[in-house]
Amino acid sequence: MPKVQNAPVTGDKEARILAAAVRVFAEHGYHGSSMAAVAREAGVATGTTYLYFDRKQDLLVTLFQRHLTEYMARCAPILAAETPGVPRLHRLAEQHLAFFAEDRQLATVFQIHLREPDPLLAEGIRPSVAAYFDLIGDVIQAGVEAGAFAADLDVRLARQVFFGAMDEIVTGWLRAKRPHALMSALDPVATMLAQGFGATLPGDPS
Amino acid sequence: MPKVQNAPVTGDKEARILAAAVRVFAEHGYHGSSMAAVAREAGVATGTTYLYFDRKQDLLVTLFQRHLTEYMARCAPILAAETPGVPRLHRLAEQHLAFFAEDRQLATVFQIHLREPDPLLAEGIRPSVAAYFDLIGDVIQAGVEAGAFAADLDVRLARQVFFGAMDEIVTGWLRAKRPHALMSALDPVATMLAQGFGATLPGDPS
DNA sequence: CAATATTGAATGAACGTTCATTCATATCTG
DNA sequence: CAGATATGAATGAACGTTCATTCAATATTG
Repeated sequence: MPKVQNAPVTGDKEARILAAAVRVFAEHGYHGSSMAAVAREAGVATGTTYLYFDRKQDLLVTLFQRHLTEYMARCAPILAAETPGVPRLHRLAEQHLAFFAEDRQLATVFQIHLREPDPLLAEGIRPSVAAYFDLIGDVIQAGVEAGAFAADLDVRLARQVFFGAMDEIVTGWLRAKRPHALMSALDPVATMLAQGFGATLPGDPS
Repeated sequence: MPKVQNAPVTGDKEARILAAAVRVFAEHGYHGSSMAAVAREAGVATGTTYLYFDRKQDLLVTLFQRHLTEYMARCAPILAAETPGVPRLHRLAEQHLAFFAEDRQLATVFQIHLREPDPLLAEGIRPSVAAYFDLIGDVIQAGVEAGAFAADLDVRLARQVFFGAMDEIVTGWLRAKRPHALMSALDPVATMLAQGFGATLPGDPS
């Protein structure tokens, strides 16, 4: 009676469901995606998703936390190895853009849903975002202390300008119908920001 | 093609409904707000909203278009009257911040929903946003042509940096629990951006 | 070793709620 | 009175979530 059947894809289901969620959310948005659609994309029954995630929101929050945590872990050593000031700022911008450039669907989900007003979502997402903001702040602060940026620079504001600029560049890249290379913005934007922060750039006689 | 407006020329009902929508959307978000809730807030029956707006989306789109159009109309002459370069850029930043500072709820709706993935919303909103981006681009371009900004400035990129920075500052202001004065960011951010665009600022010896 | 019992991951139909939209009816207005 | 305007209960579809059931794999027993 028990027939040797091919194992029904043993790979861990949780990862499959999360990956499916990225694809479905990216295409239809969070509110436009049903749990049934995510399950179907993952090749899993609707109810199975609830064995791994208690609520729909957990899908999005977990997704977000996993990827951002991994990104931050990857960033930290790279940044620390770089000279404070312009080089380190440039590296940070590079990491930011590269992260989104390497997965367009994930980028869509991040850009679309960072601002969801749902309190449960915001609650799960805020700490991760705050950690990234701290990282940015540290990079700028180090530049100030090294004398590479203006001594009276408002680090809080500079941090917002940095993130806002990068964020808008990524959003513009996603919006564009004729997709250009995201990384091509790196050098000009890093220069522009560094200059805005009061860096004296090479080739600037003084 | 989305039909966006539907207006029996009548008393102030339409305006009341739109104003109510701002309040309700600001508090619960677009998806978290029911038509019944908007109607109740407006002191109107559910069905009445459908005499003025064919779809729920039209509420958000109309809202957005009305306010942005009025904002742009207010901006244009003010900017034209200002010297190209740093002063005009400063004025633009001032207008941007002031617009949001004067209506926190409207700001919330704008910040939350600019990125809605819903195609019908995006379609209604995009042209207005594009017009504003053009305005920003014009201001920067004028600065370049007047020799106030770097001659080789990438105007497209500068535009994104400008908008992204302003946008993030407004978002941060909304996120903050201890609400500070939004306008206090004006001078430092305008200076920072102008410097980033290659402006030679007064007090800069060379 | 075979027969039987147990397990729990997986399933997907069903449930209950929410909500945009409609429409039959009522009220106003000129 | 007639046409326009307003009403809010009714409708029906969509969707998150639940749960009784299945069944392959594993453990137990004789």
